Amino acid sequence: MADHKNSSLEEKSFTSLTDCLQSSLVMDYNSLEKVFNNSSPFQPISPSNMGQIRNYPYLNLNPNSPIVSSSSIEADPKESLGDKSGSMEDNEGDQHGVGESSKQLTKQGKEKGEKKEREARVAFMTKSEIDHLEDGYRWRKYGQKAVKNSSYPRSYYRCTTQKCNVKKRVERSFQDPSMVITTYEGKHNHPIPSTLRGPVVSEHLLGHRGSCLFHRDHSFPRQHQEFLVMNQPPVNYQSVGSKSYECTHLNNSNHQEVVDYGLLQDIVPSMLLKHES
DNA sequence: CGTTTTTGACCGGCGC
DNA sequence: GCGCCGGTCAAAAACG
Repeated sequence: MADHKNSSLEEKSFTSLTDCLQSSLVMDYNSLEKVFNNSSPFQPISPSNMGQIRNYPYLNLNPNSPIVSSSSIEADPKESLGDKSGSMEDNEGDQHGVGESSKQLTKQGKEKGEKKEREARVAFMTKSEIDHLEDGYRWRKYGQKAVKNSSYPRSYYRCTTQKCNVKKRVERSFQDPSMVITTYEGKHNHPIPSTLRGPVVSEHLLGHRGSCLFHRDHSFPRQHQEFLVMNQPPVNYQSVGSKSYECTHLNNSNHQEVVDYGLLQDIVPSMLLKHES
């Protein structure tokens, strides 16, 4: 099905989710890496990290591209990028009481010397004119800061669902303003809200079978490597069982792996990581 | 009127 | 210790 749409590998700009659905995007991996090297201590996503992306089935349908992940928990041991990746923000991942006098809590909340456990983070870039893309979850903006060396601000969002600590950062690449860098931190402890604003779960998204394909090099040669996210209609969220997934294997090369569905809950379309050179 | 956004202040970590 | 910086808070404003 890689051909049910213009398989011409060219960049496209999306202004809406719908627009993305029927498209695919190819991006030069080096460009991405460069951007991330300059702005965030991230590194390319690893197969295991991919699991987190799967928490955002809607995003998988989105346009985008290459996925990059922080060097936290499950990232590969390749710290060449962010020396400070470990110290960056181990912020209050435990955002428990946002309501109370958190100012003092921030201090006492944690034991002395106890490093806050950093939530798993996943970042990726999206070519879009819209900063905050709909991903199926509800977010409330709680801050915005100017980004150093960039004329674009970074916005901070928090999942509005109670007791869900997932946070999200959205910023625009200063190198390529058409690219939006989104970073998720943490895992949702709840299903995707059924009441979404906007036609996110529109009819054309449901009732289809399909898969999202992520082309990537398994070993991160990251050279002249291109990422391709094929957007295909997802499976019917309603009827998806825990195993009724279906992987669509495209032409294969070296590596082709089906990511585990550990974090998929049961609402994510199947997808497959594959390598393409 | 409840919810979300805006925005300056504040906090903690880090480097010098 | 001080200043910078990324991240968060929270009151006020805006929104629907």
